[in-house]
Amino acid sequence: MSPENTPTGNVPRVKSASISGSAPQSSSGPLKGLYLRKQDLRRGIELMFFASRDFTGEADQMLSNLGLGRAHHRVIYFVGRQPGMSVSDLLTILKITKQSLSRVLSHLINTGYIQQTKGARDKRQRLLFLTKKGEALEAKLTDLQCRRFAAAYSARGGAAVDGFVKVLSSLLDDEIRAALRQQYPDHID
Amino acid sequence: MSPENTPTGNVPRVKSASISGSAPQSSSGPLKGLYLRKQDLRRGIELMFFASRDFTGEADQMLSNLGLGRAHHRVIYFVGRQPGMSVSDLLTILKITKQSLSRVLSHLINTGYIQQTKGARDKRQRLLFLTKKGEALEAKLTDLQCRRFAAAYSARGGAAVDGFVKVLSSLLDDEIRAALRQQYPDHID
DNA sequence: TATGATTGGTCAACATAGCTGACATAATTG
DNA sequence: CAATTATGTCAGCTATGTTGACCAATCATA
Repeated sequence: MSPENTPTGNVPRVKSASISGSAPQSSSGPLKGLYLRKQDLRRGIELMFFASRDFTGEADQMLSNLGLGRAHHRVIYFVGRQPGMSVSDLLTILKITKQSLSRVLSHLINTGYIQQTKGARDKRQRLLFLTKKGEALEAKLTDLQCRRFAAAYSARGGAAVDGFVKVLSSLLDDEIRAALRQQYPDHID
Repeated sequence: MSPENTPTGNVPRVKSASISGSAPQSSSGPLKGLYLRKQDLRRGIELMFFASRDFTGEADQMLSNLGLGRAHHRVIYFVGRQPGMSVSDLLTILKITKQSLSRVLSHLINTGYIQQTKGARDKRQRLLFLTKKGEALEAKLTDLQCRRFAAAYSARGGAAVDGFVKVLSSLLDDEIRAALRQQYPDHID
């Protein structure tokens, strides 16, 4: 694949590579595993990349108008999902260091989006809540993204949504899948 | 949702909000739009967040061992997908500034993962190709991610994959969807 | 009760990867 | 020839991640 023999090639390389260990690659059955061609897997990779970028784009825009970034969004989102969560809960979900979180969280507290209260059971904990201002922002941001999902779900129908959820679930690391299964009562798994 | 009235609530708020304009929210039909409940949309948001993070995790690890980051990965991936692409093609796909790309691309050229050749038609263009070294890395990285997709696809089957692709496609911005439709011959749309 | 672990915060320094603005060179196009 | 395009580069800024070191309050337990 050196410069000389590929002028401006548009055709994806077929070159059935080492992934073929896990499943039949070519003509093993009649239609079985047809969706496991290298080409289909690469399409999956790209769809995830582009869709992740696109579905956060509108929210990113709104956030930057407020001087906030995606990191702030995550905090607001997850605190909104589970009000009263502790800092360490949040760290577990976000998988970042407490120093990274601290910068963002302090800013959200100082600007009145989030407030903390001491834990009743364990007074070391700082339980996190959205303020009215925080709730308003969370609602706006989540609505933006929910609209996009609602449009996609409506366009494709329940069966497609089911497949979407199933495949995404299987792409997760095990621990995260377990956590989501618990979070959503009728989660497919 | 202030601190006083929500001790450590685990239950997602139902609070059927303003997204209900686009589709029926509660009990409008028998089962129609049941997957459009706020809860289901939030699950979608979270699945996208976690799955994006998880499916790049292994590759990120391999890259960091080589002193490379996710930005390098994207360049290597897309040049591998379409050898001979121009710098501006790459900029269009990645949607970053040429200054940002330059930093990463220069590094990949200096370390022998990518080589450039002058365009034959248009001599201003620098067409991008993976070197042998670059091809080897691309193959390793893409295999890692393809394995994860192959496992998920196999576990869930063709119908689920079909739904997955459909919903992700509908989450994309229009221009990106058009580009992907062209890239993949039998793309569902 | 004394000790050790946990929860959370803070300071300092650094790396990656995005951004803007300004400018330069070469090649193409009208 | 003039304008536009493709690419590269310098300088500086921002957001968000990282380590490492240390501290205070609180909890759990020997």
